[in-house]
Amino acid sequence: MHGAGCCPCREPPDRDNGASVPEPRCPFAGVVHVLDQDLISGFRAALAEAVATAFGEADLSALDIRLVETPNPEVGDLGFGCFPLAKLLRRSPKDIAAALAAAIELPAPFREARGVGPYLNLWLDRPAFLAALCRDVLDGERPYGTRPPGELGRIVLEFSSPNTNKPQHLGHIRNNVLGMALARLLEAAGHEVVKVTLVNDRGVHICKSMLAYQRWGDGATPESTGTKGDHFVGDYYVKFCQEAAADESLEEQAKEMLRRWEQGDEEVMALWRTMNGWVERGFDETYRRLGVAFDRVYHESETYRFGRDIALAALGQGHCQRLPDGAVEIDLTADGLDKKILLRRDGTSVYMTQDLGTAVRRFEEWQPEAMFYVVGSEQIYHFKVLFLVLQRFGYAWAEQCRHISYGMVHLPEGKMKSREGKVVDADDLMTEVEAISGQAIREKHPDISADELAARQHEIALGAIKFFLLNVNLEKDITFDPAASVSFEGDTGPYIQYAHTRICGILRKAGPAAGTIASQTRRQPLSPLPRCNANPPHAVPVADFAQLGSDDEVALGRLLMEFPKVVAEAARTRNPARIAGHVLDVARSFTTFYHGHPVIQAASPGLGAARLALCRATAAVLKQGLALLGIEAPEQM
RNA sequence: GCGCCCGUAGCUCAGCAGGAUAGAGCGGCGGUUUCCUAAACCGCAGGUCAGGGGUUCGAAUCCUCUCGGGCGUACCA
Repeated sequence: MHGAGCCPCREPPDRDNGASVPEPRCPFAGVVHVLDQDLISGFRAALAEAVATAFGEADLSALDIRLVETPNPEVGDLGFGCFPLAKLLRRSPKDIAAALAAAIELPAPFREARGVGPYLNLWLDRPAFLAALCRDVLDGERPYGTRPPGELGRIVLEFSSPNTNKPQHLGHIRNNVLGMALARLLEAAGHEVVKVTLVNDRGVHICKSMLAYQRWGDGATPESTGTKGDHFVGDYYVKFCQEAAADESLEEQAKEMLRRWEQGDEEVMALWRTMNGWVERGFDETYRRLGVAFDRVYHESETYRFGRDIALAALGQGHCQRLPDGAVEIDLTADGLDKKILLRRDGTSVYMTQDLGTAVRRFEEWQPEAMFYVVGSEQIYHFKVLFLVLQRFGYAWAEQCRHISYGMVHLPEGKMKSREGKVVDADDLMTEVEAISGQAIREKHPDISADELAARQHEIALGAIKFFLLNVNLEKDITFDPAASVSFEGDTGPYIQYAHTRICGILRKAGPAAGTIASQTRRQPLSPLPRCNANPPHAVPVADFAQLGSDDEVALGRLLMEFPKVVAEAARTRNPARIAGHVLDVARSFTTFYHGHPVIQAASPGLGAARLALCRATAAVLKQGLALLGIEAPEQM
């Protein structure tokens, strides 16, 4: 029951126990030139004419036109609810839908419109629709669903920000995985993203590991004990906490060591450098396995002094007050927050101080359009204060800062507690899930090479772990379910990967050129029927989209069509779960199609070739969607 | 006390800039393999969307109150 300060940092102490800022520029401000948009603009024009014909002139420019999925294919392929028109035209939506159905003249690839209750439902020329879709996905100028890089502003994205006194656990994995996914997502939306982290490498918690090592380490090293550096150091942290429960003087000794550290005591500094080196090398290994990388690594040991200077300068400018005991405080009560200490009475820095320094340095270094912090929801208040203090200090860019908060990960039996070793260790989890996937692979491929097995089991295991964490909305806490997190069935990463491998299997069998789209058909939006054919080289059947158009194929096509919109929306709301859900829908829709419709053995070569194009388009979306989540799409499982 | 978040099927979660009978997965029950990998597919059962008020033609979705749960409210991080 030693107070809360056992491990101070970006990651909150191991205890016992915003949003109105202006958005950065809209990630999809420009026209997304894909089928989805073509359909809407085509429909909008036709709608305007039909309204004029049936009801006289009306201004529809403010109307947000959305074409929605119908409850079932019998009532149409897409639906338009006439509710917003009802107000404008002062008629019932039902009457409007009926009148418009009679008056509207739709462009390709629409085929027909009918009033179904308050909805104006649309039937597609399915072959034309699917052909145009495949062309968009397979023959676009850039990866489907992404915007040109650098089209939008630069964003500095902080995530991970570990303590160097212990190894990372499942909670850190959620942070790391979210950070990487957000980086990919923002990049896909056209931002330039600078991935940064802040290593919390100084403070009393670090000294605790050091003290324990000094007393009980006996000269051991990670090498001599064959222990990964971060685990090695973490063991001494746990040791300290155990011993401190019986010996109260240890806490005081840790504080004394911190004072010596701040004075630059050579012996302490040397030990600190050695032990931090061990930890960081251990982290590098974990990051490598997780697929995490940074463009710039900040260390708190470098930035905390800078924060102190900023606080003192602000004091000089009257932004804060010096208390009688010498501490420096800022009063935020006028803005509905509390008072906040920025420098302790002994002049040392607190958590807030170093974050001020880090933020200012970071902004000067990158001149970004926005700075995002991926940090757990328990620090919402901290960031509220941080941003407000920056603003008070005159940094106008403070309003471009955003805390991307997310819920905690806890165990079925409660919170994870590093001090008590009650954690799901990151490295252990990866190893365990890899073993499980490896076993499944060996059953299917007894003769697989060791290298191939290692690569595949890793991709699948990480797919399972990452998807498990990303398929939940940010704000929700996650209860770690050991069985569900290592499961490869149902709504999981491997389920999606599997769908992808099935397509790869078909494409392998069909040959390299099968299902590709000839480039001469590029982008003549909705040109009448599919001159869009499979690539000519020898003997590859020409895709005959005219034979395509089952309910399953259209349902799949509609999901593929929505992908760019989903990417933009996910980036705008900074919500990787949106991508996860959609990719899952695509995978499910594909497997349904796949089971009901033979591709290679299709009724005719032309139909088979058209289905191959659809398969290829699906694979592209699955792979791209998974990539945004930081998940690999293996070709075989 | 005050602030923020969460409360949807037995379990884990989608859906929430209001709109067509509330969707998945797991678990349960019943089917599918001479056919492109069954890590799959199909079907059945299962919900007064925590509860009360309100706004609206229409509310799981917006407002308000209540009840549960979590987090925060340090000269810890």
